[in-house]
Amino acid sequence: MQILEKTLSIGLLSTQTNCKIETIRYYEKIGIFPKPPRTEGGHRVYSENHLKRLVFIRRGRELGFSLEDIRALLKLIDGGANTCQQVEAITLHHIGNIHQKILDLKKLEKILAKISSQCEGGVVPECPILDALFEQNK
Amino acid sequence: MQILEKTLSIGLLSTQTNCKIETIRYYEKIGIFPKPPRTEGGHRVYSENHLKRLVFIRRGRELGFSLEDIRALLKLIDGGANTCQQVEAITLHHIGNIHQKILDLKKLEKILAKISSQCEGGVVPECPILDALFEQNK
DNA sequence: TATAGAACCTGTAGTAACTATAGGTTCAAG
DNA sequence: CTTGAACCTATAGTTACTACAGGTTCTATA
Repeated sequence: MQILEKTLSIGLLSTQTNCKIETIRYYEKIGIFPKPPRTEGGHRVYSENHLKRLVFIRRGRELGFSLEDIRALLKLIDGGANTCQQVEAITLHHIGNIHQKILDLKKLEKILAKISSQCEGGVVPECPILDALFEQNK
Repeated sequence: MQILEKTLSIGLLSTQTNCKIETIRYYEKIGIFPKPPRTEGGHRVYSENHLKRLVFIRRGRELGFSLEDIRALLKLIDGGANTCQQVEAITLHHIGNIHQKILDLKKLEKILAKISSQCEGGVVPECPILDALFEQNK
């Protein structure tokens, strides 16, 4: 009895996940994506499961998770019997990071906007933007 | 007639600018920070001018400018006769980037908050966070 | 002035998350 | 059977640093 399963070349996997071929090979190399079987000639052959897993990784990256976060998430999935709360903890931590980043950037934006509003198009020696950059204390 | 000028070792420059020694040497290596004279034994000797320039670079970095932006800004300063508008252009471009980043992060935060609010602490196989990550279409 | 140890030197490798290139091999369609 | 698209490996480049190893110089104290 033979089971016929849909398989994918690396090129197909790439187009279906919007993930470059080099990146797929990179994920394999760092051990976040499993090594697939090969053809006699050495070409990688992927299954539906690989596709699912790669979608997961890419979606995680889109949502700003680090590869290490994703590695941890995948481990929880593979472990099977862990609680959803561990997943939530990673996510909440990540949300916290994002929130802090937003605050930092907003502050930056404000400062820069203020600085550049003082610029009136004169010559460089009197440019208020440059003056502000030369100031040691914020 | 001899002019006595205040000089600094790399260690002093480092503490005064809050910039690590390795980073100073790195800046020198990539040509964004000028090579200083040396003592007979080969130690770097910095002047007030170096200090000013390094403060400029660090302040620029704090404000999120890339080293290439800063390089361009320094070139304008050194050029001398350029208009302030070129400086403003670089700054406005940078503000635009920051603004876009804020928008992206806010969107992310929203999505993540929504996903994780559905989590109720069950076991992994039913975790809504993981489910969301396995979805191919956002 | 001798000496100990703090501070400095160079050069290389590591960080995150890929991307790009070179030079070669395999696959699939006509 | 041939051609060229797709694949293979291995290495280097990207950004902005940081960390280390192994050696030399400087400076303060005895």
